[in-house]
Amino acid sequence: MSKKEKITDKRSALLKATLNLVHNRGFHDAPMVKIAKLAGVAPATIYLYFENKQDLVNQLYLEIKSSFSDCAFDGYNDTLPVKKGFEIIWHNIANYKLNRIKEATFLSQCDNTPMIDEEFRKEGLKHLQPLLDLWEKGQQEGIIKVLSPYVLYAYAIYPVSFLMAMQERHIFTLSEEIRNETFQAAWDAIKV
Amino acid sequence: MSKKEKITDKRSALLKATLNLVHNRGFHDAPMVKIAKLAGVAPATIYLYFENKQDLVNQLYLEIKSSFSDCAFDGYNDTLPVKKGFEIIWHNIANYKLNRIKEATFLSQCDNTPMIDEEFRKEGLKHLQPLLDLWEKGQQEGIIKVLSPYVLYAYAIYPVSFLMAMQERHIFTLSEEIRNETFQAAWDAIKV
DNA sequence: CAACAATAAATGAACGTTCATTCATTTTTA
DNA sequence: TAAAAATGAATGAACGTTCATTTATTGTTG
Repeated sequence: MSKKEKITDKRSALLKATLNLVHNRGFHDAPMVKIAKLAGVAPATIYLYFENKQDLVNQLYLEIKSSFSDCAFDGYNDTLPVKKGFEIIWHNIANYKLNRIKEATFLSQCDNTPMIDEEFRKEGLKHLQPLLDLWEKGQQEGIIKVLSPYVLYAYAIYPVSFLMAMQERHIFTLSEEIRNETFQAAWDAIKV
Repeated sequence: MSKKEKITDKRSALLKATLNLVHNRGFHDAPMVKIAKLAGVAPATIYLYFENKQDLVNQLYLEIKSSFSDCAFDGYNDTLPVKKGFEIIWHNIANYKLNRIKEATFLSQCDNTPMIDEEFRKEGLKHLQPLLDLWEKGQQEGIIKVLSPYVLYAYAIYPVSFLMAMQERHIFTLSEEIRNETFQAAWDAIKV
C-alpha cells in the first residue's frame, strides 16, 4: 500500500465514522473519542488529518455534497430536452436521497443547523450549476416558470428531503410505483 | 401578580431564552448557565420548572409547534371551498415561516436532527389534522391529486421552509409580489 | 542485504475547560 | 412563622485537544 493510499485510508475511515455518529446522535453528540474508536485509531491521530472537529465536519460536508452532485448529474448532458434532462436529474436525486440515507440526513442536518461554517456551505452550493442552467434554458423556451432558482429548487427538489425524513422515521415509504406520480408533482410545480 | 402567573412568567422566560440560544448556536451550544442568565434566573431554578435540559427543549418544541398551527388555521374553517381554504392556510404558514424566523428555524432544527424525543415529535404532528382533512375533501371532489398526505405536504408546504432558510442566510428574499406566484407553484403541484 | 540512523506516523495518558445537575442555604410568600 | 421558591457554589463526568513517547517506515552505508 502506497503512502498516499494509506493517508486516504485513515482519512476516509475517520470521515466515515463521523458520518455514522453524526447521523445517529447529531454533531455535538459525536465525541472525538468515539469517532476515533469507530475508525480504529487513537484520538490524537485525528489531528494528523484534520485541524480540529469543525474542520473534520466541514470537510465531510464538502465530500458528501460533492458525491451528491456527482450522483445527481449521472447520465445527464445539456443537449437533452429540458423536461427529459430534468427528469433524469430528479430521479437521480430521489434515488440518492432515498437510498443513501445516512448521507442525505447528514446533509439535512448541515443545512438546517449552524454546524457548518458559512464558507463551506457556499462552496457546496456551486455543484448544482448545471441544474440552474437547465432551468434557465427551460425558461427561455417558455416551458419553465420564470421564478428565482431558489423557488424552483424549493418546489422541484427540496420536497424529496421531506419524504426521505418521513421514510427514515418509518411513517411513510415512497414506493417505485408512486415515484413517478411524485415526479409529476415536481414538474407541475415548476412547469408553465 | 398571582402565583400561577408568576410560574408561567419564569417558565416562559426560560423557554424564550432557550429559543434564542438554540436559534443562534444550536441545541448543544446552548448551555444551561447561559439559558438561566438570559432568562434572569439562577441555573438551579430551571430545574424547578423542567426535569432536565431534554425536557426543556421537548416542551419548547411542543409550545412552538402549537403556536405554529394556531397561526396556520387562523381565519380558516372547513366550510370554505377547497382551494380558498388551502390558500388561506398556505399564506398563514408562509407568513409564519417568513416572519417568525426564530421559531421557524428552531422547528427546522428539531425536524432535521435527533434533538427531540420521537414521542414529542409525534405529538407535534397531530395539530395539522384540519389540513389533511381539507386535502381529503379535495381528493373526493377530484380537485387534489390522490397522493399520500406526506407527499402533498412535501410539495405544498415544505418548500416554504427552504425559502425561509435562504432568506435567513440573506441570499434570497420572497417579496410580497412573488409570494402569489409561489403559492401558484404549490397549488400546481398538488392540484389535479 | 544487513545494520543502523533519521524521519514520519501513531499512540494513550493527561490537561484544562465546560457542561448538566445537585444541594445546603437564603429569600420570598402566605 | 411555616412553607415554598429561588439561589450560588460545588460536583463529577465528559469534552476537545495536546504532548511526551513509542512504533513504523524510509533511506543510507559498509
